[in-house]
Amino acid sequence: MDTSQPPRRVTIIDVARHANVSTTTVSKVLRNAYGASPEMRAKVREAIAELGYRPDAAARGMRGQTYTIGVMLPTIRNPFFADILDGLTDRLRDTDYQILLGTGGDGEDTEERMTDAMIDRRMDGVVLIAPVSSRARLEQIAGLVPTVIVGRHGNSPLYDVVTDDDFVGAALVVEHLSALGHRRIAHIDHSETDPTRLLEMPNAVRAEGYRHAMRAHGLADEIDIVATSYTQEGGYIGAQRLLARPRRPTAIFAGADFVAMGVLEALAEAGLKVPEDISVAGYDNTTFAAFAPVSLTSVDQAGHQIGSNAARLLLERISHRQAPSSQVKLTPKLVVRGSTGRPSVPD
Amino acid sequence: MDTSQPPRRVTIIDVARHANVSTTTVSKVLRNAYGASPEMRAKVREAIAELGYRPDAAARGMRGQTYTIGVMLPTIRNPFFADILDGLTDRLRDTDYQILLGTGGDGEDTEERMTDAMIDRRMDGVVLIAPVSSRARLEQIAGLVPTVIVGRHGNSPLYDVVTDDDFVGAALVVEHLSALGHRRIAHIDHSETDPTRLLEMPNAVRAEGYRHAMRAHGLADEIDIVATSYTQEGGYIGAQRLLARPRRPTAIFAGADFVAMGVLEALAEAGLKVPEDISVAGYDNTTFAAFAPVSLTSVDQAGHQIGSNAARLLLERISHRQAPSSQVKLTPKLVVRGSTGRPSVPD
DNA sequence: ATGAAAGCGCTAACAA
DNA sequence: TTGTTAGCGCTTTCAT
Repeated sequence: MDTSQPPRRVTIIDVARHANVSTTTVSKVLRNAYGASPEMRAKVREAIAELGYRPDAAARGMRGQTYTIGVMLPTIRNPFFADILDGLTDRLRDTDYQILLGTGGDGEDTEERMTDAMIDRRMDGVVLIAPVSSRARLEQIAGLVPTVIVGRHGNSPLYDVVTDDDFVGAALVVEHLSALGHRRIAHIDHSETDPTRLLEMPNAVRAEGYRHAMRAHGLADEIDIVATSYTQEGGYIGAQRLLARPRRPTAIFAGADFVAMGVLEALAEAGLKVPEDISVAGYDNTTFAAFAPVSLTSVDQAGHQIGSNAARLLLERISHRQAPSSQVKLTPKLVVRGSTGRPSVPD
Repeated sequence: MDTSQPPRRVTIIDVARHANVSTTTVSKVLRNAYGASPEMRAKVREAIAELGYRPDAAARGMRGQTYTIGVMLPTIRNPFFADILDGLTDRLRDTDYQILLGTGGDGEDTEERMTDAMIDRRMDGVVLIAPVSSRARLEQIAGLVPTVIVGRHGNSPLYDVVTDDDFVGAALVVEHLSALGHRRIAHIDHSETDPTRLLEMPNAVRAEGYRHAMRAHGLADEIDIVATSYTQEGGYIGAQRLLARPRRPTAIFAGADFVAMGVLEALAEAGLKVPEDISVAGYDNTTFAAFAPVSLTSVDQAGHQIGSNAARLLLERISHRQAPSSQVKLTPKLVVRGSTGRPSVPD
């Protein structure tokens, strides 16, 4: 028979007793709140250290804050999200807030489960990265907990938004390719039909930026978008379709580095050389793009800055729930590498 | 002046009133606990649905469980961890448990902050992936919360362990390269000095497996380990050092696909062709290894299985805290791809 | 099978 | 400035 009791955790009462003060005083010290003399603070801190006390975040949450920030991302597979997370982490490192991550998958239902879970756990704020949920749902969440939306366009008075200018980013790619002499520049997009998402999701904005830039460069007739999905497989399939065109493109602009991976795979399979036979560009400037043997021209979104801005906005919103919402839009820049070059057969 | 109140959340009391039952009964229904008639259950469920009630996880945690599982991983940058996470997620999907992730970084201090945070939030259980903390610390954690350690060798009566046989995995690589005719097979390891970790960390076990296999194949004199770090940069630097050897290796076995990325980068820079001039093998069989233009021979650890086993063990431990601890060791398999071939200059 | 009441560890309102 | 006390929303005794 096992009689070993799981040792009871040290509570605020133990600390108060040990320091000969009230729990209120201990609580004030914990929160750096007003109303405790320096001597009291010292005594309490000593007791805390001696007893190895740690406040119970769940219990704190019952009355005050949980000191927990929830970050939802679609998947941990995309290394670009790691950059954003680093930015968030760096900005929150010296605060009392703790970041916990949750994956939202790519459906409204799985996102709902995750965001509900964060709310149920009384998180003090949430950062939602590229969420696919409806506007209404996002506003519902924002009504319940301070919320910052990252990587999804469209404003709301209820939440703050941090985006990178996807419209401009796509234009940068088209401009670059056009300057190299390309005319038949195709684009691989993530298939989307929902009207709100068609306006707000980054992929849709990139596609729109592509269209606009093509027209601006007198290439309206060459606009060629294949809508598959923002995955490696989507890129693979998309490239295969493009290669089957009677007049096949001389350059492929994939909506994400991930997608470009699939494109490169398909091209390798077809025996085509990059960039000699065909140019390829991606988006996100992930480590994969920078990897020398790949050397993918890509659009850099400064994920770290996106993250630190999101953290800043969230902290502001937590302290001023009713403040007007703000939108931060960052400017992307093109990173030219070896995967793009002049078209072999001039058009 | 903003008079809009944040709408009070529906509580168990509201549900009880709405259904004309006691809160106790509602609680029983929530937990599928014994002691509520079918009619009661139906009534309560109806009230829950009508009011859109969701139990407050933080409050539940005060007395019972939080239905939260914490998963700590060193970084979200390594795609291999995503496989493990998928395994965990799949196994927990149909339970009431919710997974929240935390990054532990690569230091004992940052891991401590993260694990403390999970404990403070009263998580029902934690899965620690490749933790670097001391044995004592791991056992301390396990004493406070049901714990499963993944990817770190060494048993403890206090926690369960899931590993893949790194010793065998390393041997598979050496065998393969040796069979191809290689003799000068070098290995890039993560530098480690702590004696416990030297026994328990996967990289150390892989290095040991490499040494053992080299000796077993009569290549004791060719054992050549460069200790840098398990990062892309570590691979890059390690490869540069190996290339500077008077008799340089004909094959490099990198301790992780990530490391192999750096190796390939260095080789490309040095103008060496893979596998014609030099063979390269990795570990983890990530999507990167499978990527056709890279086509990296690698060791598959079946991350999904690792994850689902970890979830299973954790659920068992949560329901039987005092049960003897168990260790699951999975067997790796080699995936041969284009990055390994016969040495050009026979030894 | 059902319900009343205590209490988990903390913070906020109030008193001294 | 300091302490006392009443909850936060649940689950868990313990009656009935």
